[in-house]
Amino acid sequence: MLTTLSQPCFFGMNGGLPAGTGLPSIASMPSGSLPGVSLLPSPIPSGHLSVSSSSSGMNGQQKFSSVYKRMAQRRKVPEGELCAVCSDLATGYHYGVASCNGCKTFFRRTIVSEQTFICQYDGKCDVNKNIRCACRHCRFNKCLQVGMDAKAIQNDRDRIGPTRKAAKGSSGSDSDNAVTPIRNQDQEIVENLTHVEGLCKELRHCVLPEVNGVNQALMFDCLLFRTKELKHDPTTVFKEFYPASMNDVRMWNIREMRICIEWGKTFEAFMRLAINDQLSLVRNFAFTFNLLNRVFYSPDHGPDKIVYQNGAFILREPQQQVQLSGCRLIYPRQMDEIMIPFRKLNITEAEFATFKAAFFFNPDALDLSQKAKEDVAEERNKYLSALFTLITNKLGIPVGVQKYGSLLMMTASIQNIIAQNEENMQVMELFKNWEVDPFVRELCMKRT
Amino acid sequence: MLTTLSQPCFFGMNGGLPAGTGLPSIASMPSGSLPGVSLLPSPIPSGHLSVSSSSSGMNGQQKFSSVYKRMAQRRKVPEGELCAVCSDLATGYHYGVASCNGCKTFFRRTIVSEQTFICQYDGKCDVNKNIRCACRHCRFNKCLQVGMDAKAIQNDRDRIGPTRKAAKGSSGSDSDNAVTPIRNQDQEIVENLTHVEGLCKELRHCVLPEVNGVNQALMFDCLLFRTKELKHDPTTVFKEFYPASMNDVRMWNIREMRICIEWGKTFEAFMRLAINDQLSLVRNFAFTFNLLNRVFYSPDHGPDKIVYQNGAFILREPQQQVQLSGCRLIYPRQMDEIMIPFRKLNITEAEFATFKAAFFFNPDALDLSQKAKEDVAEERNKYLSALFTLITNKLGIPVGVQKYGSLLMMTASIQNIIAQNEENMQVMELFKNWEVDPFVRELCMKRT
DNA sequence: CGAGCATGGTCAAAGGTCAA
DNA sequence: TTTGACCTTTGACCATGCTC
Repeated sequence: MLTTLSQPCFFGMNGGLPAGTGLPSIASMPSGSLPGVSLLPSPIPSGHLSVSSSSSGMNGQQKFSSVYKRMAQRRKVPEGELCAVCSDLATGYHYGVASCNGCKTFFRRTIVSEQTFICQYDGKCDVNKNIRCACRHCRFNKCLQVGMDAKAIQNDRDRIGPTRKAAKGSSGSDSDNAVTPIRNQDQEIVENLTHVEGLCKELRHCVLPEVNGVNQALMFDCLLFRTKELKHDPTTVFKEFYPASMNDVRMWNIREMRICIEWGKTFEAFMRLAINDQLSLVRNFAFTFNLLNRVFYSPDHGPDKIVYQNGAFILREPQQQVQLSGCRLIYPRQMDEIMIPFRKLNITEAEFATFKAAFFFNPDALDLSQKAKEDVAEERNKYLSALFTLITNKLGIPVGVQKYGSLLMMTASIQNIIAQNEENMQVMELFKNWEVDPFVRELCMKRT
Repeated sequence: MLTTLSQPCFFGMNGGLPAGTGLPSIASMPSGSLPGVSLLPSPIPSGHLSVSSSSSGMNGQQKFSSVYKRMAQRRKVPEGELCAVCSDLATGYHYGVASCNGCKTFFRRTIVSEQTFICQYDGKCDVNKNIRCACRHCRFNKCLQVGMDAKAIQNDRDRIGPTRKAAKGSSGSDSDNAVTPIRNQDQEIVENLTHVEGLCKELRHCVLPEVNGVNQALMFDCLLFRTKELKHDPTTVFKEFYPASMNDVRMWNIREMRICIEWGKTFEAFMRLAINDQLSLVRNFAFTFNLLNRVFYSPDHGPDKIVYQNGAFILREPQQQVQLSGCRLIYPRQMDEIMIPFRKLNITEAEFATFKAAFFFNPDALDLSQKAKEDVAEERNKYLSALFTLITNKLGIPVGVQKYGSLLMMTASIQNIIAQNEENMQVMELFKNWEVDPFVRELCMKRT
């Protein structure tokens, strides 16, 4: 067992030269496995230790560092003490040496990442507070010279999540604290999706080439990568706000569902599917895509107004033009159950894009072949993971889990509204009070 | 996941082990062994210490603390004893286990601050002195596994004072000598829900008292806590498998939706709502509750058969008896989109119960008052957090996130099927080909 | 009453975080 | 990408007070 230091020694040490007393518990230090750094062969037998006896086998550096460590033990750094490396104000003894925050962090990072630096001059660069970042080779060398001890560096600790206060008291369980996994793959996925989201925005304002049915649209090359070749469509851009007409509704429905198909074709996993499975996914999702984009990208004019990109708007109690007899109104529900929650949850564009991808790859889509189900489920999992990482990296696990959960549970409301819409479309067909566009019909109507 | 220590082990160990041994058997246990398995076989019951007799009149906490004290009295930690958690040098017996300072402090802090950790991997991280800080979830789990006892944690040091004297003088005030161990909030939520789930199972086989409409059912005391007073209903128990008739369907629909109301009334947050908001939540969820329980508790007879508790079953291509003209069949969808995914995802009963609670508290339920929305959303968040913790504790983050996500996205399919069902009910009303029970109608039919 | 030990508390120095 | 001010977590050490 290690002996504890007697207090008198401590105070003596603080004032003057270190007396040969104890050593900090080397046994409790992590055994760093760094090349070129040898560990003490035996972790101190027992009983009392003295510097002289135990340091007989040490090289100069080790002796030096143990002295510093002893000094550091239980003793605050004196007021005004300077960093032994750069002469900035020291914040304490770090790795055995009075040093500043910067040099402390620099030393750890260098060791942990096993970096090697090369001096651009002659290896004799000055290291002080003002130019300490100029030469990393010489800064690191200085760290070692003044006795910073790589053995004092521990293994990776568990992640702790955001340190900046989340301000909002998420009433209840702020108790949770946990890891935030950062995965590169997830990040890449999100970046891709966000990029495609941008392309969709461009395509939204282009003249879309005519197609003859959904199948043909699925066959053509993806338009999203050719937006520059397409003509600009002036009817899609904002000029003024005005109450939407049924023509606006129709135009945007068709346009958005065309974009949905182009968007779907950007997924490799989608392109690998058989045409019937592609059709199944698209038919399952197209109107949702339409709906989600409409409300997400609607400029915020309060909770009672959905605004299209060209300025046409729909009110909570909608104008006569967009009402059809026999159809239940779904605009208030779009506002209450999708638009407002999106805003309340503060969904970012990246989150929105990733959410759509997870929604799109639905293994339970109607008529999806058994064979495709697995691939689709796997693809969904990819986007679910990416979405989770995206959200929790910003908010931390406790709050992130709730946002992630709330967002995913919105799918229930969304699907419910979609069902309502389908019912409406059937009413339209039945009473012929509005001619449904053939393209839209093909995508939205249930086969009976 | 969390392991509780079984009391007998301590007594047995304390009294039974040879004098020179103490407790090192714990430390030398293989790290993977479960406490219930490895601790129980303590050879000799209590010996000369007569712990059992002296503790017969004490409550659990006192029993424990006195045992610790006796233990401490008699036996110092042997020289060179290792920490049962991380194999560092032990500094003594802490919370019943030979352990180092670090693990001791870590355990106390975790309990006191009610923290929950989530493993970044699969919950099987190694814990030793070099990497003990790498995964806090696994370190804490190891603490519990080797038998650290949360009940030994006091939170007011000064009140531990005259334990013995108080116990002798006045019985009663000694209960707060040591604070009741603080259980993890999420875990408590899940345990509660699972308990209620069990009560629902009982109620499912009882004769339910007649009620006059949903409002009345909401007013009455919750039946779930009075199942013992209710008569057993023999028509609800299994006798043989047989094709379900429309009467089976009807009986179970009514029954399950009655249970839904009783179930809802077990939530404090629900009881705090105004009656109209209660009605809104119940109307929004009752059929979902019905549907979910039906498929979740259906005995597994393959992917093409839903089996009721009394043995009545419905096939994928259902028997004539349960088909109604004009109604779209929703049984295959129930199987494909709910029953099979539940089984594939390996949803446990605890997960199922927590999922239902999160689903129930829907801030977007139709007609929910603005005032209630916030409370309902907050309540949902509670269950979402609990569900996440439940899942990731077992599976770790990467896999858990996907299971959590997939489960929540099932709400879309479920809601879609519910919408289909509502449509069917409207058809039934319209064509009068089946008389919908008034109770069911009140809960399921959209007001127009 | 003092010896012995397991409690909780303390705080310097570890590591993590994230805006710049 | 790197930096470093600022944050949380850790654990050696300390004081306390129970039990014998």
